[in-house]
Amino acid sequence: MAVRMKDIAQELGVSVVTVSKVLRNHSDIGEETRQRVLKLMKDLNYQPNFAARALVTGRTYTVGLVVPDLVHPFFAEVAKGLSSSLRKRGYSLILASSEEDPELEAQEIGRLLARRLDAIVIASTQGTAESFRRIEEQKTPYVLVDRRFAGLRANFVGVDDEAVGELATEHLVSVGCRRVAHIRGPEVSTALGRLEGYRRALGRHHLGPLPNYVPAATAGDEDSEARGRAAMRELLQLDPRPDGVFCYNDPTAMGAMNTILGAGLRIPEDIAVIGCGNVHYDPSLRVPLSSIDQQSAAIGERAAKLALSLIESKSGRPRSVILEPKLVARESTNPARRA
Amino acid sequence: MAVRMKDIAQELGVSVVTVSKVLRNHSDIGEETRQRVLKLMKDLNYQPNFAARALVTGRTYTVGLVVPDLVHPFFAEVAKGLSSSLRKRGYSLILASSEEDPELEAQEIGRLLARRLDAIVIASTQGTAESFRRIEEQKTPYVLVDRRFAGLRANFVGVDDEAVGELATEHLVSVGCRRVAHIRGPEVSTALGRLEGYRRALGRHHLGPLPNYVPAATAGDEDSEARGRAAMRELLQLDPRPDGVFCYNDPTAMGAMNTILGAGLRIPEDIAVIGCGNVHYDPSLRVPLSSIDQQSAAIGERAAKLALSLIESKSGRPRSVILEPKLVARESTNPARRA
DNA sequence: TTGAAAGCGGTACCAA
DNA sequence: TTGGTACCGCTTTCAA
Repeated sequence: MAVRMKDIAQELGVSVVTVSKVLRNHSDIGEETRQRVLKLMKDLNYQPNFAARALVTGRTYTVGLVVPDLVHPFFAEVAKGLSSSLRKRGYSLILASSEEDPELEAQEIGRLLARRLDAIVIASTQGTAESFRRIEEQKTPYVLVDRRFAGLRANFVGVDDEAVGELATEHLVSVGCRRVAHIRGPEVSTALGRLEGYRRALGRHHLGPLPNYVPAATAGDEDSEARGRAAMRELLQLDPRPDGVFCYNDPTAMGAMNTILGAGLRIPEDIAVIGCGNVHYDPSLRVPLSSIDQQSAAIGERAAKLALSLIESKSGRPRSVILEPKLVARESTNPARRA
Repeated sequence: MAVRMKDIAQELGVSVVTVSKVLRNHSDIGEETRQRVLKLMKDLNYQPNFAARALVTGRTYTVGLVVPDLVHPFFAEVAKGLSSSLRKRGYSLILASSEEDPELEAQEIGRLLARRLDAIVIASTQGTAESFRRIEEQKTPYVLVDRRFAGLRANFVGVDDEAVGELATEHLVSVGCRRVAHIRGPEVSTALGRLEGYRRALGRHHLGPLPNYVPAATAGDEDSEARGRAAMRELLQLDPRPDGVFCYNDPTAMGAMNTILGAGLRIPEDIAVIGCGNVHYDPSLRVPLSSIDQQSAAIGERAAKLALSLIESKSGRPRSVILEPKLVARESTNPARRA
């Protein structure tokens, strides 16, 4: 059906080897032969067979990406950045979604491993580092993004989460908040880092710790927005009530905002709110949301770069690329409307 | 490195063929042999080599998806639905983004074709049906989602766009709007269908057509939100000013809403707004946005189903799966606040 | 500069 | 029920 090297070789009266060499522009081919082969390849629209090539070279020119949830804008942006960087280098991206389920994630990783991808990028929803041991056994290079694991010396690309927490908390304090609450995320490195940053910033200003100002994380991974609503309801019971809230991420902040407004309170006059992620619809929310930019696209690009370098040279110890978060202030923390 | 059939065969003193047959549970294998082989496969954690298998069977167990923009929630949801349906059937998903660029889209399709995927799903940003001819030449089954093409008899999964336009417009009329404008999308089937539905509904109520109530589409594919802002500014110049706006999609509606509110007008009191897409953050927007649900997840699932059926039996004429849109009313068209 | 032969890891066919 | 052999399309090695 499809055009093969053999067809080109026969047509031209040369050998398959010659054609193959032209394709990968080997030096030892006569200029005239090379031109004839190239021309016929064009004319016949020859496409090399990836499977055949992969079988002999062991390289698939494919990178896998496992994310907890594609619809979450953060992961969508990472995927976009990754895909566009890989494309430029001739690689394709296989996408797998773990749907926030560690079991499923392990399965998907197994499947990608079976496909002998050249590298795998993972935003893990895993509790332990177990499944990564399996990847290491297979010697497939992998890069963790966003979330990392204690005791696992792996390649990593992400933002400095403690800096996120500090930046957000500092900002709330700087616009006049004195009772800053935090709606934390689940037991993963990102959430823990942001919590730590929050505590540190609060301590620096002698404004904490405050009892009950960090509602406990829920076990079941309910969706972030629902989580934000529920946690905010708890916070509104407190006396004195918080006058600022730093939310684990933007969906959580959306939930918290809806609860605050639903209770008849004003943002930022009564309670200032800041999230994390700086998703593109933040400016259009009921109150335009201040947020910490996580550099999601950059994370994707850097992850691609790192993955490619691992593919080229399987050497060296694990590297970490830590990006600096950036504050993006909007109405939800506008100091002019506070005071 | 990795365990091969040969290793298993040697270890057990059987032939490679026997092992292969066990793997695909062929009937003609002795029960005892089968068990021994299976056990060793487990113990050695044998993973078949996809490339080798693909080379001989011609099947890659991989489906491609080409979208204009992964970050757009609609496409993210389609991708999610598609990926989860495919996974259940043992297929993987290769993702390519065209970044709204027809040229890039054609390139990406070419690349997927070169990889000999079993099927390709495309949300096209193409102006013409040209690149699909190429796919047809290669006999790779493909499914169009969301957008379709005049004169191209292809498999398609999407929503009934004229129904979208009618539903949205009818709703605006039903909440009391009498001067209904439409911010249209680019020259693609979805936008044209919605426009047609809008006109038809308006005609039915003898409320249109209204001169200048449908600002011309822009050529350059600026981002939807900017487009919404710009078009809305035009509409606000009109006298009489519209009292309802149906926007091509939700990002456009976000832009339009921001312009309306920025001009000191109220939604829905002065102008009611409805979008299309029913993206998950609609309820949290500055004014919770009424929208037409496009069934994005269902589109992904149905596309997967259709693609798989095409793979199984390459026969039959193209099929179209047309889903019915659903109205989701929120504050931006709340009749109680109009009147 | 060119090409013959071997082999990558499987599957299909047919004979034993 | 089992396995020998050929072959999928390409790359690698080495000799011509």
